[in-house]
Amino acid sequence: MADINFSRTVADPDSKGPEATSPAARSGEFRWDIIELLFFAYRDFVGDADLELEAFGFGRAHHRVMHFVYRYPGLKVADLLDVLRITKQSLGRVLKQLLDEGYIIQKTGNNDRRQRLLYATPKGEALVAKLAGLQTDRITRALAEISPDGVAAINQFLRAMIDREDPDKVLEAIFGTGSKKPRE
Amino acid sequence: MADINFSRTVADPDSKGPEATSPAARSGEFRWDIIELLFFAYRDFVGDADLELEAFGFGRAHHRVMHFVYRYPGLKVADLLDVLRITKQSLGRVLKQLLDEGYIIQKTGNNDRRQRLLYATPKGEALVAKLAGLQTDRITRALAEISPDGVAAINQFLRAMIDREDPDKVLEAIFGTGSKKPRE
DNA sequence: AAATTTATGTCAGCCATATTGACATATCTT
DNA sequence: AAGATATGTCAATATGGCTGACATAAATTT
Repeated sequence: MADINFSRTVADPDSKGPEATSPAARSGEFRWDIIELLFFAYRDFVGDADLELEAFGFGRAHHRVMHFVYRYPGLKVADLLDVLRITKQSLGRVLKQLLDEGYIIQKTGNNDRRQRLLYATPKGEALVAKLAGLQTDRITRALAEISPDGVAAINQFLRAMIDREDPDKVLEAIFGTGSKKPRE
Repeated sequence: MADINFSRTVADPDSKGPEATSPAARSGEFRWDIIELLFFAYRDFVGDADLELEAFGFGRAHHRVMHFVYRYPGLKVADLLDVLRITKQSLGRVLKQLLDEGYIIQKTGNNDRRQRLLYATPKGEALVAKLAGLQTDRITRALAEISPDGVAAINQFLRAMIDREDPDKVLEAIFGTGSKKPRE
């Protein structure tokens, strides 16, 4: 496997003593292998979409918005803010572009007329599908040689890497902790 | 497992016909589950370090530079540019800060005196260790319930997600394709 | 009915991180 | 000596974050 994973003793960053350090830092054992694999895997994973997005004059932010609006139709602006962890002002700029260019439409909420529920237009759906296609191809290739048990382990690992306290609406849907259904 | 993973037919983004679409887009089958898990897992994974970095007045860019300089001592500026996929100018600003504040030192290359080989100082090593500790803790927690075979599958998956054509110096070390050793 | 809270939008300005292009210097290679 | 390479730096620009303040409409509470 050629794992690059060895320990090395280093000084405490703040000279505050060991109480400020994590279990790993105290033991001197780090998962350099996974840390670096995650960096490179994510870099290349989002790189696929980045290339395509240039042709549309969009950036990563547009992709993230389009993705979640398509996947969770009727998402509120506030939900999107929770998921993306950005401010209203940052989202506003990107969302306005997507609305103006016809990738997303807003509908006034039925119960609460203050809400602007977000939906992807066919044009928006097509963009999401194109980008998700590229990413799915990479995932499919990566999973091709892995057993069903292995795929289950990968799923379990990725889920366990996610913070569970204070989950947003989308995470509740993914983890099935609430009663929300993801679509339809 | 509560996987949210279903297909749905969408229009072609560019109306260019099916030849422009990926296998996944043509089949209408997407790995929404993995796509979203990767998004959230990476968001929370880097979030750990982001919080710490604020206290140092640094950003994500500083972390990436520190990490690779520490892990691959004697890295050249050009190597770092390949790994981080940013421009010399962007790197320059961040690197200058890290040099000025004593997290990194430069040594002139022995064979080629044009080169500035980069090394982490003890102060720099301590910062890297602190951040890697947080991330290692998360990884350790996530791997805790997973069998050795499962961990191997996770490793294999992450490696397979990475582009192998035109690997940079660090990737050669990780994959062992060249004769380079990662440290010392 | 009035007051308060909530959901959203917007304005002005700031910061970090990225970009391109041009150019300078030192050093190595031919 | 000429050319290529490794690095550094200047100027200008773009994107995508941020904070704080404020406005509107609609829902909720008092």
